Amino acid sequence: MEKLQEERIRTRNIRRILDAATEVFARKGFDGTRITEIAEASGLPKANVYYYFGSKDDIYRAAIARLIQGWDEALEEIALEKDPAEAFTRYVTAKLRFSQQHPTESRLFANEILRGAEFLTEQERNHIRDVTNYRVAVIEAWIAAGKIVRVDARHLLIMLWAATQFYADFQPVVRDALGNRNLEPADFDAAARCIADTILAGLIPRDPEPI
Amino acid sequence: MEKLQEERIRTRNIRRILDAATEVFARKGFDGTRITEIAEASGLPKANVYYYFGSKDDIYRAAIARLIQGWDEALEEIALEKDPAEAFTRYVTAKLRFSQQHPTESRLFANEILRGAEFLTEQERNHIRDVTNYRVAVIEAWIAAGKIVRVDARHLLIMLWAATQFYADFQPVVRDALGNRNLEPADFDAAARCIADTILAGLIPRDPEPI
DNA sequence: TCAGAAATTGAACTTTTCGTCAACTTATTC
DNA sequence: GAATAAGTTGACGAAAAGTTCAATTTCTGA
Repeated sequence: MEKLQEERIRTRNIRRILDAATEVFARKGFDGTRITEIAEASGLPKANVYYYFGSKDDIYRAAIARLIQGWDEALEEIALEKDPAEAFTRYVTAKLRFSQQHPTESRLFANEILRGAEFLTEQERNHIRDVTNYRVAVIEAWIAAGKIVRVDARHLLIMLWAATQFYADFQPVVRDALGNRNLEPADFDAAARCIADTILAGLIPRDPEPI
Repeated sequence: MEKLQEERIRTRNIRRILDAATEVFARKGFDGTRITEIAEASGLPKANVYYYFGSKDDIYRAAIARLIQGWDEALEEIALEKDPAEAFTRYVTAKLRFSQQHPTESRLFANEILRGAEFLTEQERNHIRDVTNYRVAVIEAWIAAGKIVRVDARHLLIMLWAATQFYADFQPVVRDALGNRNLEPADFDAAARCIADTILAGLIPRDPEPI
């Protein structure tokens, strides 16, 4: 078997399996997921899934690893060494766009955290920490420079993350809160505006302190 | 069997089972939960659990129903017909306190939403909607009265809910973001202050518009 | 104290599902 | 085009977990 072709079949099937697995794991959780369902969703017979992955755990781990990778790439476009107002706006907008375009991955991640993040490797968690620490440093530099008001940088980041994550993970609640209809791109725009405007208004120093 | 005593045994055992079930469901999700584990956690043999509940579904439904009830009671202490600043601060503080004291219930709810809220009854969802609508009306009244700046009330509520919910449901992430230690009450205080201060600063009108 | 209701429980039954395997087909290399 | 490697797949075994049952004990009202 020629290398390239071999890789093509392998790669394609593994991708199919992980796509299907991500969707099912996100919807039903680890224990709720049946290998049969992954197999059906990927268009392969169950035994073929086991040809590529040794166990359900293996599939799950691989899906999580791929998720982190994609997540990261999506967030890399956000450079925080800019004007705070623009940076926060872009951050919120990008995160909501990711939530909108990849709700499945986002929910899979949420599921994994609810499980206690048991399957995240030390490396993956370190990576998340590093990304956070970098942003904390940036925010604290902004505070030191007087560009934004004094604020707990870590809790601020958590607040931003939470506000954006919510739209992907808790769609049934969001739908109900907005009036029981499907979420449109306009809703994500409105959310981005509301979050960015409200938080920014609180962060930008107001020189003449009123009352 | 005397009525009161009978009720006492029933009530006590049902409570034991639901307490245990809530804990296990929250930690492992619906499909990850084993009846045996609920039985062990509640100190009753498995067959006895089935004496009180017909099926796993029944136990889950009952746990969710009880959760909504408790949730509501916790939120009722928050009367929004007050000064906006005080109301929002109290809301955030109360919600974080609830997250802190009942992380299990909170995670169970999150789990249920991630599953697509399939087990929430129409009645329960209507109730959530009503509560939201009431608050939306209050916020819009405040806007009309010029007490806070113009803002999308529904997205504002979602943002508040999201920010507070996050601390209960995503503790592993919060821990990592705060520096890999267990969460202390002081962390919840800091979170409450950060959320309330930042959002309030953005909501309270500044009379002389700077720049 | 006794009859009947409520509660308890070990053991078995049934279904589901993970994972395996051996036979078979397709692809690749020489 | 033969040999070997890669990929496919239906059927099955073993284990796990939900649910039932019948026998027994405890409780309650009269």
